[in-house]
Amino acid sequence: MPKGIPNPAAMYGIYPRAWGFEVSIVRNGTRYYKQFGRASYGGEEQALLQAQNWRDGVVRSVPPVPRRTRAEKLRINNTTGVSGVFCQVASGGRVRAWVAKTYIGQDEILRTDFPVNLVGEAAQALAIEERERQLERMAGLAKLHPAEETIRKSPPASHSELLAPKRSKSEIRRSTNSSGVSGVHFKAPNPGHPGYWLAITYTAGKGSVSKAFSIKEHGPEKAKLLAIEERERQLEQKLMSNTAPANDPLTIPFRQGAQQGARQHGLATAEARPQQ
DNA sequence: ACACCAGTTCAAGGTGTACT
DNA sequence: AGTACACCTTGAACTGGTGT
Repeated sequence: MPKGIPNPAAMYGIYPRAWGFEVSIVRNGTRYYKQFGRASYGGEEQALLQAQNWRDGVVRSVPPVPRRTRAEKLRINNTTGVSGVFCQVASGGRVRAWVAKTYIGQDEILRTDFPVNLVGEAAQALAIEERERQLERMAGLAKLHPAEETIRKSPPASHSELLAPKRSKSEIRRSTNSSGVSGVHFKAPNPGHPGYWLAITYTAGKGSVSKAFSIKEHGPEKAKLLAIEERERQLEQKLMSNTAPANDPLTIPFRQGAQQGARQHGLATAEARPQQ
């Protein structure tokens, strides 16, 4: 979509990314921003659904400024100190008239002239009063996007049952993963070593548990299969340990220090910040 | 790869001003 | 009063850089 041309309603404020979708909405100089990765939400469809749901929430909770407020804001090229009020200068620098002008809509632009030769010194004050009256006819909120009002006035969608919960990091398989299963890796300590498959699961605050399956002992296919099964067991243990910590004698505690460089960041961290 | 951030470009809405 | 046009402001849409 070219710049300046609104997105279709469904994609208002939503921008496709290589890895999912971004939502970016600006209100009164504040940008509301959040990301929705395919990997974190289990696919393209879910990521988009979550993005739309979050966007709709922002649109409903942060309405645009009233048109009147926007019209009353002084611009840098204003010369009179009152927006919409200006004077017409005749040749020679003499003020011919004071004018109040207000844009109500494409088909309705209000304008009243107060010629100085008719109303005298009061022309400016009369123009300011007239501008005030004109502004009273300016109703509604600033128009931002064709879909904005529809979304804001629609009731919050109750399709929460359609929204998958965000996946934990342990459920996300990275593109660099060599096994096809997150948390399962092939390791070969040195060139002469036949290698082994390792199942490893990290739990925040508790470090990692891991178990190795030697290719020398099991063969390559079975070692990998056993590692995948072990990984599933580890994930079950992780879920259970949220309520009751369990110690599996078959697993070895992984040195937590080796993991401390791991970043604590997640997708879809929402925030609003002022734009410069 | 993902998360975060910020700059740029563009169109629309609106104002200011000049001219008739 | 009507018209026209230049210009400004705002925010959507787009883009790319940097950190983790």
